[in-house]
Amino acid sequence: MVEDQIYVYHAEMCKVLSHPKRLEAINTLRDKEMSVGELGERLGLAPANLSQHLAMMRDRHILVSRKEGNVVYYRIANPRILEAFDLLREILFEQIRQDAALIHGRTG
Amino acid sequence: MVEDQIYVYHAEMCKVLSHPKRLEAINTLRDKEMSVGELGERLGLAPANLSQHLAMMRDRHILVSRKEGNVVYYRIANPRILEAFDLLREILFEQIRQDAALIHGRTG
DNA sequence: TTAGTACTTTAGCATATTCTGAACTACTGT
DNA sequence: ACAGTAGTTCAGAATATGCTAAAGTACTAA
Repeated sequence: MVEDQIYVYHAEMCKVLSHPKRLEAINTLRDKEMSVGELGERLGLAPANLSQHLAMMRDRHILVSRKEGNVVYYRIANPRILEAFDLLREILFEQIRQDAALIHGRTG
Repeated sequence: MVEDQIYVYHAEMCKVLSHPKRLEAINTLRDKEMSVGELGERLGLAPANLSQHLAMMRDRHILVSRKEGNVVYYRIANPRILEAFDLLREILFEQIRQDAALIHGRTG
């Protein structure tokens, strides 16, 4: 089925978003581009490792890159990805609040 | 940092959403509960395998279950998950349309 | 209590993901 | 041309994930 293929594609996108450092990279690039070097310092990742994460996100059209001299800058390709990022984070916070309320004996 | 822990939690949630059959299960349970047996037929999954996927989603509070006799029914725990599901799918369709337009030489 | 149904759990294998260090490419400045 | 910097790619080892078959649990019905 063609429908199956959509689930596969959807799942692949979620897989890209399923690593804490990739999420942190997306959030860091929210409103500005940044060089690989600076991003590496902020995220505390080795160049090789970060480069792999970035390539993965570029392949999925989550990020785009631009080269200037021998510095490569990455930025968000589609700002709507940030909507998805923010929505899921909001749902998460809501759940954490509810779990905390349960632990502390509140009824919500 | 506490901030790091949020990325880890966010990533774990995305990881749960990063399997086509789990996404299909969520979409199938969109507006109704369903027994494990019926869900298994619809998704074409072996009972043991489906049970593992369902347990994973229940652990993350994406689904909740209810037992009646020896039949177990699952349903969506938090309908907001469907908002996230639908938003990402919409972004995906948009990207697919853009990619297709590129291939067919349109400028969009 | 015995047999059957519905589902879950466990164990183990196959595959995929992540990270590291080393080699490589592309560019800069001398 | 040479050395240095920025980033990428490759090879591998460690770990995680997904699936299957088999065993286990909980309930139903005879």
